[in-house]
Amino acid sequence: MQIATWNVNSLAVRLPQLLDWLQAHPVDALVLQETKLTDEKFPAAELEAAGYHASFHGQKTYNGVALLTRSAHEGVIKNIPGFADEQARVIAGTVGGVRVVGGYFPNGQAPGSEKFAYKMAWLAALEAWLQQELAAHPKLVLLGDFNIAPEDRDVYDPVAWAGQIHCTAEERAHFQALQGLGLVDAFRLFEQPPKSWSWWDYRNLAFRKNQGLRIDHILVSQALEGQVAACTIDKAPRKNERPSDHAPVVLTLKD
DNA sequence: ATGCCTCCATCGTGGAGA
Repeated sequence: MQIATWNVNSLAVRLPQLLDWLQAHPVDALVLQETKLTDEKFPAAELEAAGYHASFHGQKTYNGVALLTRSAHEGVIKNIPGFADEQARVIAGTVGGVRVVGGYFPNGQAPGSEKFAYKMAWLAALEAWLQQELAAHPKLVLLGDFNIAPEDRDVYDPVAWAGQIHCTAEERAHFQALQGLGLVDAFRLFEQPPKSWSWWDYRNLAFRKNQGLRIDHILVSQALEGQVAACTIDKAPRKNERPSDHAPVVLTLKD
């Protein structure tokens, strides 16, 4: 079973690339972030023609998430129960006995800002909810654009980024709190190439210079850890014309 | 370096992203 995440930065723009990618990588489940589409504009028919069931939770201009699965999924939840949120950032569903929770974590803009406070409150609510989800669904995957670089080795220039957004002690403490729930960073279960990033700024030729951050993650529950066979970042779509600034991350589970 | 790119909303240009 393969489960993947991709921040597409506008599904309206990236749909052709998504369809190409799914044809080459027919993963069992894929969560999308930054679809930037209201639900009536979601390309459900095109994705169904490509062999995917889709659930989606979107809005105009910003945010927006989706869950695509080859077989039907059930138990869909949109956003964090009990956490009032105008922003469409979470979608969860169950497929093949695995609870899949996709998230577009808040950016946070800058430490001390209102958006940073929202990010902290959102993360606390996510953790409280996930504790219940894990109790109900021991086999759980949390994946998406976390907007957190968990360690200095996830940052191309940790000195320049020290204390900056994505790299603050507060954000990293929340990443550790998620690990404290029993979730494991699947990418780090394996030896990985140094300078492995999932996002490269559009500006400053960052991709060409491989100046990026690893902020898109796949965390697996303890009940699934033994089944993890691989976790890789697929840089290929970042080389497309008009690419997303993020690359997909793919988890492979043994049966 | 208040820069760089890309997208959205909108039709000239500002906000946001990370």
